[in-house]
Amino acid sequence: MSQPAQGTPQQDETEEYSFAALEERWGGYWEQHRTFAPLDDGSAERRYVLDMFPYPSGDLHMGHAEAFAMGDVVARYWMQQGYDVLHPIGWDSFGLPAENAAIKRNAHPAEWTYKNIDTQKSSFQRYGISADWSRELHTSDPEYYRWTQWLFQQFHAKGLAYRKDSPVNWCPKDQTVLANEQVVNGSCERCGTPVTKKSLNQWYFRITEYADRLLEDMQQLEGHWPERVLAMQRNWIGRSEGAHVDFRVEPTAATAGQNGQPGQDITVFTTRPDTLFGATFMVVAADADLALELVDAEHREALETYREGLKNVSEIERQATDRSKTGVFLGRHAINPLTGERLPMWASDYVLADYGTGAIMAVPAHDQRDLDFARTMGLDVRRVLDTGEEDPAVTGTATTGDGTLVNSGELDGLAKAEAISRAIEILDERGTGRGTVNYRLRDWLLSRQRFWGAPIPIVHCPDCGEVPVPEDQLPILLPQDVAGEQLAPKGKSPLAGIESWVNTTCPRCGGASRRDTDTMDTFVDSSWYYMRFASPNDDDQVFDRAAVDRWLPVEQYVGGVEHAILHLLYSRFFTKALYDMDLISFTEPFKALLNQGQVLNGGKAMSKSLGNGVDLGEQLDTFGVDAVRLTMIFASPPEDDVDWADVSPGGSAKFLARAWRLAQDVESSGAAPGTDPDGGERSLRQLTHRTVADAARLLDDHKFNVVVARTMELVNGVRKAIDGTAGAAGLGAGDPAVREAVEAVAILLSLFAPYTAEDMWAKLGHEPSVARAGWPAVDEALLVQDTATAVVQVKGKVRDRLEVPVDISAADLEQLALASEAVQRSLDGAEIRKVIVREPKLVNIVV
RNA sequence: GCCCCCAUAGCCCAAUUGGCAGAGGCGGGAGACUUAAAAUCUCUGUGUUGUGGGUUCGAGUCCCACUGGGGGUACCA
Repeated sequence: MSQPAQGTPQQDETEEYSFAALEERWGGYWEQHRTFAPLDDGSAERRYVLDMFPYPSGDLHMGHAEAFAMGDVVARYWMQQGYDVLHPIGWDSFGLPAENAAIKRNAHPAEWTYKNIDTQKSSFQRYGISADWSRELHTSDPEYYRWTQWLFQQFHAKGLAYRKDSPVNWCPKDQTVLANEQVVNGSCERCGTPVTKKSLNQWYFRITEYADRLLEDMQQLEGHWPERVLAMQRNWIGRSEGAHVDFRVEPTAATAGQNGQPGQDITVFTTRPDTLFGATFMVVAADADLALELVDAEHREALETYREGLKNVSEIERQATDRSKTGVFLGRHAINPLTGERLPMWASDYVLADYGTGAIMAVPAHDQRDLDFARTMGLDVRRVLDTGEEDPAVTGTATTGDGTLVNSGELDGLAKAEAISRAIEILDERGTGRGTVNYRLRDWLLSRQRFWGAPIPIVHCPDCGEVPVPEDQLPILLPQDVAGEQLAPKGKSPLAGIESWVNTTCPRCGGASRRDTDTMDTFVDSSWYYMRFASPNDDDQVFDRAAVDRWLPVEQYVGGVEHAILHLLYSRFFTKALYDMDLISFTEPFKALLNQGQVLNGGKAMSKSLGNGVDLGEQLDTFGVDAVRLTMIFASPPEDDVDWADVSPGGSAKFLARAWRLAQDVESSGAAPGTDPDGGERSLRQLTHRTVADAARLLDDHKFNVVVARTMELVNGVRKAIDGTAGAAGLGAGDPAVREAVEAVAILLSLFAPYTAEDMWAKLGHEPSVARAGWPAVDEALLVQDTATAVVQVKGKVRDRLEVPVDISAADLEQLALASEAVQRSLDGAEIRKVIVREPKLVNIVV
């Protein structure tokens, strides 16, 4: 890359290393010269690397510093390799903290948000991230959320966005509903408040329709995503094979004759149809409507009391597995379709309304929960599978293993797996059941009763019902003139209280209507931002298809593991849905994923309550950007946590100064850039080329910490080569091999320490930017060693070392080894049974 | 409870396919420079590779069990 010479900042030749001076000298340079904007002209292979975009929380912190240092290594490495790299950055700028801040300060959330972004952006720029700022986007900009709303309309048109009444997770503090994925250990993922259940009418995305594809397409990600993330998603989707079984419910006395109704069927899901003969009662979820429908008049009051009581039980209590079982009898019976037996029907909270069908057949002998319930309520326990263990009715421990079916009619004698398939066949033949696959995944609850998010672009018309706002009327803008208390959570969306905003006309009939007052979960915003980066300023469409086709999918995504089943699952769902709408041509958004570790202090996550936070700004002021970045990278492998108490940014700074002085030495030696390194000192050249070759392999494997170590080794080697050692005079800094080595150091360092690398590059007499210097060419001839050290072992113990030519034959090496005096001595005349030769490095003699 | 990951020097961590356990850093120790110190530089590394077993000529590396640590998930029928 040729930049005009006047673009090179001035420097003083006698200076000492000072990170502050370097940051001053090069700060703004890359931005001004658009060093990191992709060419997008087809002249080089395109690659898209992306860090999970940040929420503008106030300022950059240690966690950002770690994550973005990692992503930047990948981006800068690829740039050096000659790829046309797209490395954009933007802001996940909708969300609750802005709203809470606005309430506190009697302001509009936008004010706080965009002020934070200003601060944080300048911190990012100081941090030297190789981002293309011309593509910066904010999810809270109308230019962005217009297309979030547009996408919602597409989902709505396809039936993938819908409303339903359902018991939902409710955060009493944030006064809003939460998606299943946002409930962590029964508490709100955001604020930690115990979550309660509330029955509400809410918007959902039909992600369950994609459950099988979300599972199957993980094949594409195998080996490129961390295994544990894939495992977490697999668990979350929770595929389980089993059967639906229909049970006829006996009519009650009251309903028996009614309109000749034969009574209703209820269907249960079970993974154990083989135990059907062992079912002794039925349980329906107490909080499901089904319970109310089924209960007879005599037991209705008891059920209602029970349901009332459940409201006071928090999710945390409810989930405690050692909690004793409770429930009420419904006064009804169901008929076992295989045996004709009458089974009493109960309602309990240990059956979940929104898993399976919300009702189960209980087989207490072979399911611990059912057994606990049976023992509490005094219900029958019947063993139908002999596992050789003692009778569960006696021990109180259900047997769930394999064995032989008993007391099960024609299933008798079969093993578990055979019995399962046979039972499904029988149910099928009789039309009272069928094999099925059930998923744990629920639909994604996307509406939120909060202000600072994208309004759901729907109008509720008394005549036309639910009417989508037409495309040409998007975006539905958030009101501007609201602040403070108006935004306070009241259990319904703050937008509902702003009459001038709510009241509108129906786009279909023109009659008076009301807008939907909920806003979208911010995970909707982040489910497609990586696509928008391909054409962030396109005002006419959600994105430019051609640009998306050119750049996506993302080649390398970098971010924290905390999004394993939130953002990452949602984004995968969006990608598949958009693929089905023929908006994009790929089915997985992120080809590879790197989870960086956390930054800890003293073995614990930094937190205000522990008072162990480390202020990034202070670290940067004390040690400089480069030293902090280098420390993040060097401390441990990228996916491991970094404990700030264990690392030494001071050591990193020292190393950078050493490296930088090498460039200064070369500069003072007067050696001109562009000299042919061919005449240079060979062993230093070998070190340089070996280091560069290994670095590429290590970078491909994301072993960034090792690359830093190897760079340190090279720096040490160059220093020694220049100064010489006690025994030998040095080369001085003028040797072409020294220049070659120091240039390699500058390029390697450009991935981790951009300011130092840039300054070294300038000292070496090159035009900026070092970021575009190109990866050093490796001379294969310098990688091969002429001789190798062969280890000679006797019985696995090292007895001698031989310097041998690398291309020595096995036979020659064996002979040399056997001729060794040390070997003969340790053999001591023993009989040689076998000689293993791995030329040129090893001989093992077995006696 | 179930699933996954990890364990190498005082500490953070390296060690292509099984082949000499040590690259790099921190800390420690010794020394040089200094009146002294800081800074800088030089020198300095023997350890049950968590434990026990197995496979192999050979195991940090592969297999099994266990221990310790971390993470995920949990009335999911």
